[in-house]
Amino acid sequence: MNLKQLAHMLALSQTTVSRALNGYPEVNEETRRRVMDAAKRHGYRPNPSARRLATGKSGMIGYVLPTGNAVDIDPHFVEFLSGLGDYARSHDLDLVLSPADADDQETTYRRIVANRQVDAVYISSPRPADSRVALVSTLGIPFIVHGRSEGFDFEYPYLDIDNEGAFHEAARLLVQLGHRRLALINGDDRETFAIHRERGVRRALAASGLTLGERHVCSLVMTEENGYRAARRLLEASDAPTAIACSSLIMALGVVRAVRDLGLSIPGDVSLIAHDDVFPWLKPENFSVPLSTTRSSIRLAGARVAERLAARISGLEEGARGEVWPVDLVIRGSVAGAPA
Amino acid sequence: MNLKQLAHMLALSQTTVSRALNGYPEVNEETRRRVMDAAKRHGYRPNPSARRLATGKSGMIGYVLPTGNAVDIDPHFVEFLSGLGDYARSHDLDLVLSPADADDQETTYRRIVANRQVDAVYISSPRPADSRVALVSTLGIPFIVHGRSEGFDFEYPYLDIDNEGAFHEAARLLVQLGHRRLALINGDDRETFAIHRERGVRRALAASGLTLGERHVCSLVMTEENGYRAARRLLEASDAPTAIACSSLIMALGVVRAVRDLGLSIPGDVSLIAHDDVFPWLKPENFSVPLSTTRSSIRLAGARVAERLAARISGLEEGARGEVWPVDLVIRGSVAGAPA
DNA sequence: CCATGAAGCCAAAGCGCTTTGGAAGACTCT
DNA sequence: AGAGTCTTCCAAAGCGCTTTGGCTTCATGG
Repeated sequence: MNLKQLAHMLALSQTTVSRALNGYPEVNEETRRRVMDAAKRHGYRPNPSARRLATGKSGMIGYVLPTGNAVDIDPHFVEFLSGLGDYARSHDLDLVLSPADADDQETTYRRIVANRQVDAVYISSPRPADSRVALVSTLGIPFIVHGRSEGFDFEYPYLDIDNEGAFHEAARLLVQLGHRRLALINGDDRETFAIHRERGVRRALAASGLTLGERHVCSLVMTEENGYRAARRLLEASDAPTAIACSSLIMALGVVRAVRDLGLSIPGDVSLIAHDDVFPWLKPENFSVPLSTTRSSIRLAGARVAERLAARISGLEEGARGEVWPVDLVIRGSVAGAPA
Repeated sequence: MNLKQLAHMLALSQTTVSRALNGYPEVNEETRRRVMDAAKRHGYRPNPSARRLATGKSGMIGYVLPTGNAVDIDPHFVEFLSGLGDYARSHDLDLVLSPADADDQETTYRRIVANRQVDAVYISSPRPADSRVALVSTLGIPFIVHGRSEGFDFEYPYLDIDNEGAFHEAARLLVQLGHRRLALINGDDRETFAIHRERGVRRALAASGLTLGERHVCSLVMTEENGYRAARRLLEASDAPTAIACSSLIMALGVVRAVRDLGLSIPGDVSLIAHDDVFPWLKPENFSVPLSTTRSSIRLAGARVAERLAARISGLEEGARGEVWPVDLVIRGSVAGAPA
């Protein structure tokens, strides 16, 4: 059942039927009702390919997926996707993942924009002065950055959590508890979030005249193994920290293992706070010692990004509005006063 | 730059240019060269929307993503996606995720097929007599099932690992080591993979005249917490098992925690084998006691599924070929002889 | 009573590609 | 030389929708 048939069946022109269905004003309400009725009864659904060719709109949002043999997709992605998908579903949006060589995403961005394959895109894991942000910005397609980039002479729309604030609060708490040697086991510090977190920790320490030692900050891909290695290295040193802030639950698993391997205890010898993106399959309260966290649901962020993308597509949202979500500091058993 | 312009510029018809570019035989090789040359020089790329409208082919593969507030996407998904994306990239395929109400995926399948939004789909986490398999099969779109369904009177193409064989081997090893009371901490037993794994364990036990006690098999969503609870319940019982087979590394984290909480040790009191889908961020060899596993890279499976989908789209693969991959049994420190 | 404008509808021209149904010319064969 | 056969190209008809630019009809106001 296509438009032509439907129009014929109603003894109307395609024009009128199309307009009736799309809510244009120049059609009699009575007629519109007839049309919508018939459309529903016959299960008419406009062919998206045709519509897309005519309008240039695809009803899809895009994501350029960096791939490659040595490229691992962040497990956070799936949670973000849950939220995004949940919103997208209720608004008839599909999501298209365009795999790209991790080292040349530009080509792919240009392609999907030039081909009008998607109506909007989002960018994740941005770095300072991220070339994707600049690119997409000049390409003129609606977009939102999940996270933040920095160092541009222009504004852009983003959704980020207050990473600096979160880690500032976490570090401040630890300092208040008497800790003097803090360490930060961070994610890849080429990404903005990691930079912000480090900044937060430093600021909190500075407020008490402390500093974050060069060897007390690690920046690594967030795997369990890296968490272990980093913690082990930190704790075996002569100036071992008495408290650790850690950028992910997965790394925290490794930290806990290292602490145990060294015959130390949490929070007796080391206090630990980690960032929790709220996975359904790994919960900080279930760590052997319940883990204190800075918590922010990445899933909700996904839903919000989808919502804002939809708003931008339909013109409801404009301009370069940045949105920063506060982060909860959740205290559990893994922090205590500094050992004597 | 569109076809019309390119044709005009070459003083050829659109027909000829189109044919030259698409490798049809009825065009002079000399002409073809000229055309391809000009196309490349001017960066001509056929508009996919137009092509799709004309041909009905989209160059995309589809996945119906179950969503909902209470629906969690399996973290395995992201690894599978890595593989899929990696292959897709090298073959200019995009992936479209169509979010659907988890309880009504049929509507979405029908839509994407009717609209010819994708050239092929894959189905994951199938259950016995999975309605999606039956549906997609009648809809007549190329597809592959990742995993297996059962109980149909027709064949269908799938890619699965030998879950039964893997757990059979694992259980057999444990029995050989003298264990008499095994337990299985399984995934959701509405899914085929879990059924197969249980079958494998039972078969191995039966071969030695043993059985899997009713209370010795747990079937739960694969979270750390569920692993903990299950293990705790098992090990606190009077007929506690001396060996546990576990369906996921994430659950195994919980198992390990439970064992420790109970003051027991691995492998002294309990031997443990888990299935490893090979995550980059959590490795069995890094468990406090290196974990024995049944190992199969879900990422490779993703790449293979993409490869086969591409083959089916282009007609290179036909029929209902099922493909079952063997699973490695990797012995590490977490298994030992049964306690006296 | 005619000009004016709004309301409601339509025919047709795109959107940019593929594909059908020739047609012209070159070549082979008898 | 004439008939048949390739080879190589083209004009035009889709694919199914949106949108432009009218064209009626009818009510309104001077």
